[in-house]
Amino acid sequence: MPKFPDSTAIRAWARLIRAQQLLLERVESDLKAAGLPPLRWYDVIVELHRAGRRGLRQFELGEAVLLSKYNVSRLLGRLEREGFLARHSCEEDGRGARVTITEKGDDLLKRMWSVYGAAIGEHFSQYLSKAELERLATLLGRLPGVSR
Amino acid sequence: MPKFPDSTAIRAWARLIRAQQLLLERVESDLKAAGLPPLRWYDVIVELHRAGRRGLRQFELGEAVLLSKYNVSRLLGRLEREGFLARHSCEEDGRGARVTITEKGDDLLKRMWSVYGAAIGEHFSQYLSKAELERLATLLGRLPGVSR
DNA sequence: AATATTTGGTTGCGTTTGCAACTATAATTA
DNA sequence: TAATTATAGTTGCAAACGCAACCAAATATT
Repeated sequence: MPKFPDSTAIRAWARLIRAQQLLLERVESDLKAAGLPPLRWYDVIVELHRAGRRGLRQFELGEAVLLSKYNVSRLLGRLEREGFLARHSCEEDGRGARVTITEKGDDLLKRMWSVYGAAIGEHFSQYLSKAELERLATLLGRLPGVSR
Repeated sequence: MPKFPDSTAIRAWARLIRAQQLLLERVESDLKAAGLPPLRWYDVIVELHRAGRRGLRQFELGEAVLLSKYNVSRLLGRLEREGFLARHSCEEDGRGARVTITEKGDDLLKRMWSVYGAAIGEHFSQYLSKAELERLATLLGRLPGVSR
């Protein structure tokens, strides 16, 4: 049974929450300033890009990006409407859909990454050395579900 | 000029984002399961509690919990409607409001902390030693705006 | 002092989110 | 094989959020 957090734990927790909130806000703001869609869109298309021609089932996508199925459903609707991905009905499972990235999606991926990557550098990684980044990643990897 | 993130930086970034998403989801879920309001409510009332009898101006609250002014305005509306805080018109600034916590708010604070604290222990701090928690807090504290 | 600018706070509107209910297919059990 | 249960995905509704426009008081400018 885990013990109730002491002041050290609370301090670490507070910083984790706050860091993430600040960072996301800054990165989203950079994307918006560049006329690009929100981070969530990037998460989805980068997964699809990695998945290649075979694409992904919607529920796999949902697990990968930590989104509930109804949110996946609607987010994909928007992305599809804009032409960044395609939904195919699935042969091996009559209920399911298979989702693949389009050329236009690949292009968006590139354009987003140039801004997103720069934002990570500017707001995050420039403040830590390589060794520190590695330590941070190791620490966070100890939490269940973080490293996949 | 910050350099574009290398694979080490990206890895640390990805884990930070993912950790926070997983943790918040789990904690929120615990709160909901206990019939309690969302974390944001806790953030607000804990700030008010700390502020004591004098309370806080709305914009101060907004800075403390990283919420835009219109979101503060409406969140406080909900909390006020439920009786967890009171808004007084401000003497030293005729535009402003001053917000203080109520008894009922203090009570909610206690009830939420018993669940919230336990959730931090269960989902987060039990996986790291005290030294590791300190290291994590130190690393995150290097990012601008995180330690206040 | 009159005017312009900034700041604190609220609100209307469109978009996004969460929940619960729903359809349809697949897998399980009898 | 018929009946049950579980899984994939969608959708209606209500609550929450982002944006831009707004009001009112304070501060700065002339």
